[in-house]
Amino acid sequence: MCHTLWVDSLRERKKARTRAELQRHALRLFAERGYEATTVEDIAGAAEVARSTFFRYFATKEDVVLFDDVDSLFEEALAAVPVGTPLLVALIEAIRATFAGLNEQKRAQEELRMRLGRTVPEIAAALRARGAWDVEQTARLVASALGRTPEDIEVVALAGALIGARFAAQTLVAREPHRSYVDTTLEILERLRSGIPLFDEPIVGSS
Amino acid sequence: MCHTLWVDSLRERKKARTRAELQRHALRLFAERGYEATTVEDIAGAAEVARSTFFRYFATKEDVVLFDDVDSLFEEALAAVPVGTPLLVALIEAIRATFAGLNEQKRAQEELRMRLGRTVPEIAAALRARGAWDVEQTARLVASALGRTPEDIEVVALAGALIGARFAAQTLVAREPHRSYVDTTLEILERLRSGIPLFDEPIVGSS
DNA sequence: AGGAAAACAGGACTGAGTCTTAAATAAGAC
DNA sequence: GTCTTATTTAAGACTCAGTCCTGTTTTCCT
Repeated sequence: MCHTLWVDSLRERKKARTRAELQRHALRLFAERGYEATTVEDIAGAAEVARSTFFRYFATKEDVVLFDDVDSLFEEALAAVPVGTPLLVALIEAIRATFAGLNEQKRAQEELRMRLGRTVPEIAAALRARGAWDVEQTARLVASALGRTPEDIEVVALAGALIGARFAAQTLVAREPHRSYVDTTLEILERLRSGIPLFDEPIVGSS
Repeated sequence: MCHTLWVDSLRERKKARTRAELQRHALRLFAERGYEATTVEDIAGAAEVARSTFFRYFATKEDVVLFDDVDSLFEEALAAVPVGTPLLVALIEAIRATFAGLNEQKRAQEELRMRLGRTVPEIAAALRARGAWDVEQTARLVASALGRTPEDIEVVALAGALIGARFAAQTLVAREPHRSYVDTTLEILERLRSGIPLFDEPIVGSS
């Protein structure tokens, strides 16, 4: 009846390995022949497990692309910034640190994920629906950093703006793939800081 | 060989009626027994057409909820604002006019759609993934209104901010359903205009 | 009326996701 | 080491969304 609560048993290690294998083969196959053209059966076959096993590790086919831990890395990076730093500077620093801290494999994986996110509609949809784009989650993060509450409408508005900045950056990178995603995001944040002058510009007639 | 290009024939009227019937029954069934529990076959059966006919009118099951013309109404409303109006004022005016211009049936339908959007995860995800949240589309709209091009990074940044504002508004309404979606959106836009003071606020340690 | 074009019903088919059952395997107790 | 028990897995049946094809009906135009 005494369960050892943690988790470094052989069983747990095997699970982690199976999960990693599934993800690795899935991303490889998606890159090789495309997302649609790869069935879950293919992935399971490549990883040498049953189809049903795939679904034990990932609730949906999309999940195998979406699963990651960049968000938690970002949270850690933000927590590591010295107290008293202005929020914008802290955010910039945390974003930089997060991407700089990725190892080679993670970085390549992130690259592929972003490409799939731009290319495959289902993934784009799923990505947008995800935590990374979630106002509530971002609001909690900001609130905690500033010592405010997530109920604060200022905080929610800021969270929305941050997400909007990521959308804009994503769009710009999609247009010009040579762009750096991180730098573009940071540039847009800088712009937002000083307000949005375009709001005061007069409109002209439609062409 | 001369095709009469227009479209008020019996055929077109029947099509419009079939489409409306499908949507009406679909929304009714979703409201009655839930989204998941309603199959496309049920909807087609209720509207007295074949399952395959449903897919002739709506590409996916989600589409029957998402289909609307609010976006085009918004474009028209924006075009109707007098030349020379500052952009923010024009946007606010257009948003107001769009919602005010909905007739009773549309308004009720919009109500139900929003409720499903908040209630059913699939629909929420689909809504987020839709054109309404698309940076490219919003950028084109803004660019056309200002006589700039959608390539302008200022324009893209603004489009991102607008989308972020809608996200934030959606979140606030989800928290407090009595809130007016329109008013909340407008309030957040006002805030953005004067910049984001929170960016300069110093961060505190994580709790 | 008669022929062309579009819309339709019906159904076969693929693949995602759920669920159940039985076999394999790891954990802990003796 | 072996036995018991809980968890993990394989295998496959099943539902439903979405695609595609075929032959039939309806509308349109002349």
